[in-house]
Amino acid sequence: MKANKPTIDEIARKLGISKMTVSRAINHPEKVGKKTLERVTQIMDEMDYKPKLVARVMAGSESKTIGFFIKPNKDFIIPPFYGECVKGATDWLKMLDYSTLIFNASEERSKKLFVDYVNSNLIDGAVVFEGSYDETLLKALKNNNIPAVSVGEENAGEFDIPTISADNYTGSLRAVTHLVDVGCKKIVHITGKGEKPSYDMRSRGYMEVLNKNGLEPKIIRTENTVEGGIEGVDLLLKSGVVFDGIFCFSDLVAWGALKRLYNTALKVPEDVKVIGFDNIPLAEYTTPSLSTVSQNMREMSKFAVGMLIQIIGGKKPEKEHLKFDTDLVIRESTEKVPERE
Amino acid sequence: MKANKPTIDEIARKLGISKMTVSRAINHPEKVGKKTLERVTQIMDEMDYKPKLVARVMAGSESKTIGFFIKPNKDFIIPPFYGECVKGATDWLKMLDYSTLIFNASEERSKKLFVDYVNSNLIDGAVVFEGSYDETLLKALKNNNIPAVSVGEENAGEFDIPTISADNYTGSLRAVTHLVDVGCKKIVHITGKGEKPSYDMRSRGYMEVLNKNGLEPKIIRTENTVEGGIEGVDLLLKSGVVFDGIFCFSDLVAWGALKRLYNTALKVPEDVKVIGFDNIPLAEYTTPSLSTVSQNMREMSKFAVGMLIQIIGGKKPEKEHLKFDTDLVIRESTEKVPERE
DNA sequence: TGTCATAATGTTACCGGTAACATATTGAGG
DNA sequence: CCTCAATATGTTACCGGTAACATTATGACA
Repeated sequence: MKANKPTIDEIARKLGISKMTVSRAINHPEKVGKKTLERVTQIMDEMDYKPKLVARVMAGSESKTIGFFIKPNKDFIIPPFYGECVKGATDWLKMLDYSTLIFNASEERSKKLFVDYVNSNLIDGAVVFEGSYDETLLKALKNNNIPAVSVGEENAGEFDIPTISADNYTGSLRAVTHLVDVGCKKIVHITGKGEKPSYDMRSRGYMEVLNKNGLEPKIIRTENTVEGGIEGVDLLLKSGVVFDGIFCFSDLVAWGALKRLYNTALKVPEDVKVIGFDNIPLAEYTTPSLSTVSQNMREMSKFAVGMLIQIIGGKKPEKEHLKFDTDLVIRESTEKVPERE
Repeated sequence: MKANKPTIDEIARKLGISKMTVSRAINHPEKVGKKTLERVTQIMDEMDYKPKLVARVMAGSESKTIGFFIKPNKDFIIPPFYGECVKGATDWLKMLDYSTLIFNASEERSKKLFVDYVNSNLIDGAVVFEGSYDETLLKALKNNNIPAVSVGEENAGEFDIPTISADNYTGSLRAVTHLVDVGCKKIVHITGKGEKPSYDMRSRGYMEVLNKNGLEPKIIRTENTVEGGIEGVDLLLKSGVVFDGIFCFSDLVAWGALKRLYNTALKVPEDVKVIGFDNIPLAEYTTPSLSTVSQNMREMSKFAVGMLIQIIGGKKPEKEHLKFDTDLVIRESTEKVPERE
């Protein structure tokens, strides 16, 4: 039943030549006689021969594969922000003739598999995303001398790997300034629990703008998920705080905020304006559609991947912490009032 | 700079024993003297030794890894439906001590990588999801005798691999009957372009209910994405067709439909009721929240994985095409009118 | 104390490729 | 027709583990 996979030896034997010639026909065809090359090619085809990757890698070949570490959240195996980054990176890696492989940063088994792969040279480097690094993981990367770059967070704490991120501070300046511009006087900020540079930076931008405009700040902390947004607005409503603008840490949170506001007397954007951060594809699909600060995930990850390839190649990259500029994207949730037909 | 990874030989040499004893200490500790075992364990720890996976696999060990093939769509690297399946499968595989690895069915490189992995015994089997199989892929699976099961589609066309899916026909009966029950008289069906058994089955259920109730059917075909839902309603509006209920092929499409309806005079659920299919996590978060037919992705994928492990173990599974029952989930889009505070 | 089953360890060969070096073949130019 | 460089092919060793078989150490019991 099981078709045994042919080996290079069988191919060689069938042709009455040495397996080295076959190997060369595959990897350095120019070093093989034209006639032999043809015969080899044909019989490899016939027998559906494929060299075993493991044998190749064991013999010292590069695997040309990059691993991505991503931490799922409650609703997404690959949260939209990372998804965009992966798309960008994959597209770029394809041009460099690299494959990509995604690992689940929340699963012990997956983490272990990754370390095994690296250890076996099945993976040449890693891209770890904002939120996906914990101590175990980064320690493993370090101990195994695995080239790695981080995307989405401004620094990687105690681990000195290069980081590529949006400029969160100026991004939040843009967002909150926009809210002020469209007339908000009581702006609330919903951000995440815990300690992340991005939480900190975006809060800082928020505080800055509010101070400059003599407005009273109010920060709510929930999970960075749709549910977190729902919960955030819920807390606001219950606390009786009056507000006419919400700056959410992420589009997911903003989505939750919109969702919760929908079932109240407060209309968006008439009574409350909501703005998010990231510009994930779904931001277009919320009701009303979501204004946000756009991170250029594609560009960021493209850059990150380029850097990673350089490190793998042995070069030290110059810039260790790179910040990309952001764009304000205005949609219905802060300005345009949808026209009802 | 580069810390060379220690090999089993180095460990053995350092202890003055044969590497076989070290290998045994790792894989069959009970066959090694207590004292030796301790010494080996300690020095492995000290030197941070990890056996190379490739060497192991080449020597014939199982890799205990399952590959998942998933076809991204425009908005999601892993569409929500598959995401839920992956979660369910991964949880279950974890118990069986298997790792999971996700491959992108739309990327040639990723497909090639998968085939290489299988060919090298780095992967023991595959779960291919509805929509992810194309000819190239399934041919590769077949040619390499890779155990595979399909999840989400009622049959895999010309390829005879076991399939696990929802019972699409009875599921759609439930959905459309519900629309009738809540008073809809002009029910439209938005489904996908092309030829998939699930398209067909759900359409059939739709026709069945409409015929039984003497209603006029109307089928619109667009992409199975949020955008497709938007486009579908757009077409309806432009064509001047009157409708008071929409049965969408998937929750994503239904989401798009809701989105498009939001900016019209037609209110959901007062004027138009909308129902989807799948019950992805996001269905709770649309505005209004989405009624749908729930597929039990967790159970389905758990079952699929069990079957796959059996096939890998050499057993032929009895049931080749298994259908799981569905549940109607009623939310705001078909019944409850949200209370405005 | 000698014997023999059992536990502990060692030896050999192999998994399937590739690099480095060695040898054989070809053919152009004298 | 011979020589020598270039081209084509072959040989050997190694990557880092594991299974199967071989050998040696241990110790319970007669």
